[in-house]
Amino acid sequence: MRNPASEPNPGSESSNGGSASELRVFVRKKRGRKTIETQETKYEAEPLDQKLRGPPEIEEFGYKQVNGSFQSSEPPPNWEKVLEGIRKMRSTEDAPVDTMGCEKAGNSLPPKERRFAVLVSSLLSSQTKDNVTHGAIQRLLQNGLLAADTIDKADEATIKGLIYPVGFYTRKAANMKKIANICLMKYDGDIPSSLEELLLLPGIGPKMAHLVMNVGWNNVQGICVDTHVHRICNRLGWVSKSCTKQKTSTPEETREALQLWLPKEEWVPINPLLVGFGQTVCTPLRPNCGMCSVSDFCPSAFREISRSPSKSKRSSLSKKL
DNA sequence: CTCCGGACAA
DNA sequence: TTGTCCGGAG
Repeated sequence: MRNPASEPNPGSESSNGGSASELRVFVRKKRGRKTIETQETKYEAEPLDQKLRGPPEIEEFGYKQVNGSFQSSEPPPNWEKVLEGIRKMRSTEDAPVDTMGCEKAGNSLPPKERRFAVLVSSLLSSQTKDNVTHGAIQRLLQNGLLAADTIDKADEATIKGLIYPVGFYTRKAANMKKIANICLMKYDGDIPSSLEELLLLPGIGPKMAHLVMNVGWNNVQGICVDTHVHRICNRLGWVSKSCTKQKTSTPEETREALQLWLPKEEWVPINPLLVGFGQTVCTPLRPNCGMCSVSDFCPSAFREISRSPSKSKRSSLSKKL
């Protein structure tokens, strides 16, 4: 039943420190046309046949097929210790994090307006420092341009001016107009309530779509994976492409792999935790393994890979031109 | 100068 | 898979 390749699990005797009867159950639910895969943690062992006799739309599986290859659904050894260690580091460190800067945006607004503010905040916040995003949101709010109907009517240049200097403000201004129009036409000024529909909005990709589901709808459909989560999970050996040890190559692959074993109650907190950790300790370039309290558990610790020199050569060359 | 970063087109 | 968009920080 279990993936045989993942069966050897050295040092797993204490991997579930505490509840000995904990059982992780993977279920595939059908909702209308969609199939949603979720992971549920049971704290009391339950006969499997009882589960199988449940609603016919729920089926159990111990492994999942992704891109034609089997991925392990076994949690990596010591993941709880690692997570706890990172939490401790984060409680003393101070990172500029604040990934949920968008949740502040208009949390005094009525639900529909608040959700729209969350969507716009998410759009603006990508590749943008939080205080810059916040300023842009404030200016939009002051000008009454934080709702679908008003943005739809507003001039794109006006929006562009208000959101400056948010990163990629030109494209984002255009996307805001399109999004506002779509929300007005199709959703009565509200935002889409499903992941699939959010992904259809221009400028909204997987990372922001999950963020909006989490914060806007309080509906956790998946883990919000950004480059920090992607990088750190790979360094820790928490995710892999198949039963091989290959790193995942995209944040989406990381999300799929991580969701196979990470308990759902960690799906939301993992993002701010790892983002902060990634900004202070586990940085993309020259990670500070010396001050990392979980380096003993990290297969990548003290193994910095130097940047390819070709890039800097090319840069200094282009400087001459 | 170099680095950082989601979405998306090529 | 790579480059592009766009600023700001270091």
